[in-house]
Formats: sequence, C-alpha cells, structure tokens
Amino acid sequence: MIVGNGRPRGQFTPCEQCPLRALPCLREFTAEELAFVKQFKIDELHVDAGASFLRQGARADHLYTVLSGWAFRYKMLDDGRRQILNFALPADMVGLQGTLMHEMEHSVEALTPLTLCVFPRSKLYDLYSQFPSLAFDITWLAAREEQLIDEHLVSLGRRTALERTAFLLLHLFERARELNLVKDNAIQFPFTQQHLADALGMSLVHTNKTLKRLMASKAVSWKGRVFAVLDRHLLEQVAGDEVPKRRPRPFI
Amino acid sequence: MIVGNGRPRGQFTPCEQCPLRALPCLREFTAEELAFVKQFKIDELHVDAGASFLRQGARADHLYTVLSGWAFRYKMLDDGRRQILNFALPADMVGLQGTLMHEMEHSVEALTPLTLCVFPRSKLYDLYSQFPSLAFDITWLAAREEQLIDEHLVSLGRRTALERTAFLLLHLFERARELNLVKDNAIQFPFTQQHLADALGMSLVHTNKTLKRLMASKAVSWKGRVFAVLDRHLLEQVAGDEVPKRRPRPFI
DNA sequence: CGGCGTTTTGACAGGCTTCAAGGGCCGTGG
DNA sequence: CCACGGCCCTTGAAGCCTGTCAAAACGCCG
Repeated sequence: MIVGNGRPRGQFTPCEQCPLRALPCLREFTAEELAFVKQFKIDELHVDAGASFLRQGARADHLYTVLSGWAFRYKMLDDGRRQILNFALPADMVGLQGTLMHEMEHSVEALTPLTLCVFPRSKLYDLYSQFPSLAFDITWLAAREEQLIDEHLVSLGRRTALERTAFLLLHLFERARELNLVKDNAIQFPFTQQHLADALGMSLVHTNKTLKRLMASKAVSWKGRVFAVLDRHLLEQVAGDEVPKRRPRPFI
Repeated sequence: MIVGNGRPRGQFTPCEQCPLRALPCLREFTAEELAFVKQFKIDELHVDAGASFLRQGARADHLYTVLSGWAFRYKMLDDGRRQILNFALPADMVGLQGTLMHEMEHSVEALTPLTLCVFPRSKLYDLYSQFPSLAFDITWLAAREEQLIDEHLVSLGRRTALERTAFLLLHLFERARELNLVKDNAIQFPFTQQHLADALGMSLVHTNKTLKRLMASKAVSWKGRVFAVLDRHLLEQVAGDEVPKRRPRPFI
C-alpha cells in the first residue's frame, strides 16, 4: 500500500524546485530558511488512494506536508462510526499532533494518490532552536487548523443539514481554488457522498437527499466527481455565512 | 465589566509564586525560563462572570493564560445560534489564534470571576527567538487544544445525545480533577444547562431530558451547581469511552 | 455481460426541536 | 415579612428533521 520506504536520499524534488512555493497564497522564504528546510526534509512518501498512513493509537516519528493530492483526518469509534475531522490539501501540514504527543489520536487517509514531504520528529527541536521564524510558522499552521475545526464544529452543532452541506462544499471549493485546482468554477472532487456524510455528521441517505436539494436549487452541480458552483451568491446565502478571505500563509 | 486596566505594574502575583506551578500535571520551568516568563507577563486581568473579554471580529493584542476561574470559547451565528467550542480552565492558554491571525474568529466569556495573566503580542516573537523550549510549549498547547476539539467534533457528529452528554461531563470532570478542583468525586460546575446545551449542539429541553436520564441511571448527580460522579464505570460505559457499543453493521 | 461500488428513491420510525407552561430559588423592594 | 420579578430547571405535547431499512438504478471495469 505504501511506497517510498528505503529509497536512497536525494531522489525527490528539492525544495528550491517545490511546485507549491510559487503559489501566491504562501509566504516567501528567505534563502536561509529554504536551505534549512531542504535539509530538514529527508524523504518523499507516496501513498495510494484509500490507504491510511497515520493511524489512531500509533506513535508518529515523522511530520508531513502534503505536496500533492487530497487526504482527510478522521476518528473511528469502536463500533465503526467514523467522523471525518477535516481535509488536507497541498501545502497542509499533517501529523503534528502525533509528533508532539505520545501517540496519534486520529488517523489520516489518502483520498487520491498522495505525495508527502517527510520531516524527522528528531530534528524538529533543531528547527525551533535555529529558526524561530519557522517555529512561528508551525504554530501559525496549528492555530489555523484549529480555526477550521472550530468552524466545522459550529456546522455540526448549530447548522441545519442544508446549511452545513453548503458551507462545507463552499469551504472546500475555496481552499481548492487558492491552490489553482479550480477551472471555470469547476473542480474534480476526489471523495464520495459517504465521505461527505462522515464529514458532515449525517447519514449517507440524508446527505444524498440534501445534495439533491442543493442541486435542485441550481446553486451547485456534482456529477461524476466533478463539482461546480453555478450560483455563488445563492450558495453563500444558503451556507449562511461567507467564507472568510485568507491571507498569505506559511508553508514548510 | 472588565477591571484591571491602568493598574501599575508589579501589583500582581509574580511568577515565582504562581499557585499553578506546583501542580503535578504541569512541567517544571528552569530558572531562565521562569525569569523570562516573569518579565513576559505584563499584567493581570480580572473579568467578571458573564463578561466576554475577547470578541469575534476584534483584533487581539494580548495573549492570555487562565490563572483562576472558568471560561468558554464560543462562536455566534447571525441569527443568535451559539456554539460553545470548548472550556478554558486554569493553566489553559487563551487568545493564541487572535494573536497569530489578524482577528479573532471566536469569542471568550468568563463563567466565573476570572483571573488572567496578560502577555503582549509584541513580545511573542522574542519568546520564539530566545526560548525555543517555550515556543515548543506553545505549539504543544495549540496541538492539545486541537485534540480536544477533535474529540468534541466526534461527539457532535457521531455520538447520540446520551453518549455525548456523558462524554462531555466526564471530560470536564477529569480536567477539573487534574487541577485539584474535585473533592469526594464532586465539584462545583459553574455553568447552566443552557451552556451545556450550547456546547453539545442540542436544545435546552433535550439537554435537560438527557441529563435526567443520566441521573436516573445513577451515574451522576447534579443539583444546585454541584456535580458528582456516582458510578464512574457506568458513566464511562455510557460515554462509550471504554466498552464498545455493539451496533449492527453489515458483514459478509 | 456480470460484479461491485456508488448514487437514488421510497417508506417508516424515532430522536430531537419547538412551543408552551408551570415550579423552584433567590434577591429586591414595598 | 411578604410580594414580585428574573433566572433556571422541569415537563408535556406536537411535529419536523434525520436516521434506518430496503431495494433499485447507475456507471465503471474486467
């Protein structure tokens, strides 16, 4: 399932040529920062779609950054109920909790073939010692992650099925747009309605009916994995809250 | 509503005498760390119960730590629906998001008279530069906060009313216990059923009925703000924390 | 063409919200 | 001392939203 172990060093994209760095939504690095991160990254990991590369209860020795592809963080209850906590897109950091705490309290699964930058837990403290600016960035990323979950929590707790569905779709659409994944207001969403249901805290059946309702209103369309926003204003209105604009953010 | 502004420096508890430092659940400081934090703390803030000292949409110039009392983080929707994100107890950090981002995306309200240590946003970078160990701590706190919200998210998304109520009560009880606030398996909870409902994402009426059900099972008691765990094992079982609940799932 | 995962649909039950009203406790003021 | 108002807790009834069950349609791929 998981490829990329045991490969000799240096076989992966060097950070200077990182395809993400050029994105306007990411802050720029100084030459020193770039040099440090380049040697901080020890490998690149390729994960197949559907594989979980971090598991609830396991200890994590590495910290990851998504280079390409989609993933999602989730927790399972003993009886099989699953809650998707949030989605990880390129430039997102994954596994920080597992690096800092003793063990992971959630799992992470790839939605598409996934490429990850791998950083060793053992050198994280070096980063904190030598590059406070990068340490600051990591904290910033953790705080942003928390913000996203906060918003999600409001959805599950206080928004109706229709509102929360519209909100999540809009939210994902926006995040994807920042990464240039959207073309003509359309995008290939790599997840199924079951994934959406598990993220929304709803049953599959009701998720389906809610989506139909949303599509009937001509706010969005979603056929064969291709999602499109047809009426942005209407969608925002249904979501009950415009998704806040985002500023340039750090990326390690 | 808010007292504590304009008071001359040095009128507050110095960090060497911090009543929290002795707690076994907190790590010890080196002399250097203690000295730094002592000068990092510029004031102490007293907030009345019921007052919000951080507000959604406002810019936060300070970072806080709870010295004594209870508070809660929450978000409001335009129509008045409120979702409590989590609770803050002594030794918890508050306002990090507001310090790092440009503005707060949630509010924080005191549940009891509250004492806060005040740290200036402007000197946070000094901390990162001079004390990587403390920077690491802050990141750790942010990651832990995220863990708590993750768990809460699972409750709202996938647990039944009874399960999530039991889970939250147990969770708060445990956090309070670490701080020595529990005596004889009982504690004074400073919130109303309305607060609980807003945290659980349920209506007040249903929260009340669920609590009654929990009390009828003799797992807990809660009269006049005094909460007690009567049957710890039963409570854990209802919360789904230990014993897996068997529900029918397809298996071929 | 057949098999499998995904999407759809309908029927039904029940969990949860809403509405409404009563009761208890406590501080204030007549 | 008692009446009153305010806040909180409690309870019952009605109905909608959402979950569960069941089955069929669809689309993709070997």
